Amino acid sequence: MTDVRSSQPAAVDQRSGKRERLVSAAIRLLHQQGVERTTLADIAKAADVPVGGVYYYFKTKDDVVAAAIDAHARQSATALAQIEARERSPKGRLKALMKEFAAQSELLARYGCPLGTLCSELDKRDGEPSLAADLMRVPIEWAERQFRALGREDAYEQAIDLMAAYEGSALLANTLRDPGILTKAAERYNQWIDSL
Amino acid sequence: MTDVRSSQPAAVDQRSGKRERLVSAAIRLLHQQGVERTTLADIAKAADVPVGGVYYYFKTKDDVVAAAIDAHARQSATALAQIEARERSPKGRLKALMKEFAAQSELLARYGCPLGTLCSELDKRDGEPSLAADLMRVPIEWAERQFRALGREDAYEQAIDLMAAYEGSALLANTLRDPGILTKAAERYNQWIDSL
DNA sequence: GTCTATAAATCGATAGAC
DNA sequence: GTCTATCGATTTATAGAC
Repeated sequence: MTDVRSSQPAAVDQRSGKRERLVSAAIRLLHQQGVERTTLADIAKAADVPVGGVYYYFKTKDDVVAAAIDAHARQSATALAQIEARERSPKGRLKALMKEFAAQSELLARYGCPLGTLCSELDKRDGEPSLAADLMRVPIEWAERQFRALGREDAYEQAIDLMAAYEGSALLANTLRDPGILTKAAERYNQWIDSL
Repeated sequence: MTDVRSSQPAAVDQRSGKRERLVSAAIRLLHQQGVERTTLADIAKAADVPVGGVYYYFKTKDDVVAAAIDAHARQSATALAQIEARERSPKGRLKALMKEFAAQSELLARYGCPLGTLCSELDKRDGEPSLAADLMRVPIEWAERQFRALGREDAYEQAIDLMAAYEGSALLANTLRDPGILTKAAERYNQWIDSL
């Protein structure tokens, strides 16, 4: 994955934290409004940075998006690592992931899955497998490791199946504005994990 | 659902079929490029209609999108009715739907599910349950009827589960550019249906 | 009734002031 | 090094010619 940190000016942003605020605002707005409908002015305003000043920290809008994706990937990896450290068994880890999904059901029903909507939108934008594909691989590979630890030969297929169930449930929960779709799907998956 | 046909000028477009071409082009481009990245110029060019002339047939871009959604809903309903007429048993009908999904795996891996990507994008656009929700309900209610005919009390939940599995698989197939994700998911669902 | 020419608005990006 | 003022490109929409 591209290291977006290298694109930041040298010896800059040590105190102000403006770049950090911009990335943080971008992550939130990209989720709520989508990539295409979020302007640099929106992001600058949310981060309390002068509108034109964004270009001091980033070369283009695409760079802002790339930085947001990169930061998001780190956040996801950290969250998954925390689950791995907290839960000892693969089953417990998978169930903890389901719990996280269910806990976000209200937000997901309102704005969709941050990861899923981003992948969907970036695919139209680039026309080629984008940075978002790497983002999607983070939870897939994590789940694959858990299934492999459970001794499943089809660990990759199971991981794909889990993420597909989650992403599909998030899409329907969002479209129909029904968080229950997500919580029920998580419950069902939990029962299935228990039955393994 | 709004009847978009009523928005077309009276006694117009009887021969030329330009409005029809515009809607047809809009459906295709909205799928391939997304709503936000498809301009009226794109649609007009694809339909071989003068760029500004679009406004004779539609009042705004949103009207073009609404007409495309409406036409798409009719197409889906027709396709599902054909399956219902062709296949006698609920199981056969559900399996026929899976077959249609699998048959489109290449297109879906390239551009995502037309329905899913549209719902995802329109949700960011409107901020409220959009016309696309009605579009999503078409296959859900169809599948619900089949599960009910199979005597399932949880017919609605099963229908949601089926569509979530499909939409999630389509999203992952698209993001990872792997049609196999869709065909495998369809296979697995077929086996499950057989086991009922 | 149909379409051309153009307006109006938005947004990404840049040049240069401080 | 940081940001303000502005440009230029794009796109939706309209006024009016034919």
